[in-house]
Amino acid sequence: MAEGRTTVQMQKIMDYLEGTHAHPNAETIYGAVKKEVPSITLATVYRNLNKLAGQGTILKLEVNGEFRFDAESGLHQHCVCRNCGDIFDVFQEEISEYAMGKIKAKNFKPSSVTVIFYGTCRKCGKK
Amino acid sequence: MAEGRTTVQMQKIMDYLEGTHAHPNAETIYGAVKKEVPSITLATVYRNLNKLAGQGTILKLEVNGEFRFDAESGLHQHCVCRNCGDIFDVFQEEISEYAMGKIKAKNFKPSSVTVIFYGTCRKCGKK
DNA sequence: CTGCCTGCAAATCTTTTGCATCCCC
DNA sequence: GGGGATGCAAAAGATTTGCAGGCAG
Repeated sequence: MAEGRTTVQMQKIMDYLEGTHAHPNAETIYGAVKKEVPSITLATVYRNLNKLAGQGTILKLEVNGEFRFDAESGLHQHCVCRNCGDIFDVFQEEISEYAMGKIKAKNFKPSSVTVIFYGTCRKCGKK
Repeated sequence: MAEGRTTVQMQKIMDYLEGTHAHPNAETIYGAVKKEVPSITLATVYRNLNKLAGQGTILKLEVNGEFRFDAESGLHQHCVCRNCGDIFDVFQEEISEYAMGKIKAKNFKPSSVTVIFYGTCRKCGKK
């Protein structure tokens, strides 16, 4: 899975990410993993997240001024609530595929697409 | 165009943004506008950019850990070079329209889409 | 053993905010 | 004149980095 050395820290970070769909930020991941590996630091969390993202093992999103991480690395899209900031996954490959198939930009060779829908989630919509 | 008071600062910021397609960040805009309004500060640049983005007059993008701004507020898509970070506009409404038409997410009411293609720009591709 | 990884602390960078002053309407 | 906008400085966040010691292979 991951290149380089196998460490408890990275293992626990992956475990946590694979068990959530909340697209947590580094701070949240840190808080969760710290319960199992009390000695871990935020710096280590960042280093591991960046390594994993660099390998393509996890996704690194950029929303509301911070990075969010997602263990779901397959082709999918995201919905971001403008009110509470929550992020939801959407699995409709055809959307990304259509975009990749249609795009024609001279002077640019696309290799992947990111599709993010902004709107209101149910919880916020009914307030 | 913009609500609120008319100030030279905001005017120059808009002028600069309308004259470029480079999707500059706040620092770059600051450097450019400072040549015409030497007294301006980065804080004012940020305040104006955020106001303009809030009104929908300009676009606020999030790329490579920083915000980038775009005076082109119409429906369009972006291409980001993974190598040099440059951003290019693409005008293919059908891509965004297709996405908005297809997406079905329960518990979420989408109101807009952001489509970003990642890849390699010509300049970096031929290195 | 040897080098990668960690913990800790400090440094960076970007963006925001409090406050007094200024100036547009 | 009154309130929004600015300039300045400091604060606040988020992420990165230098370094010395620790542990996996």
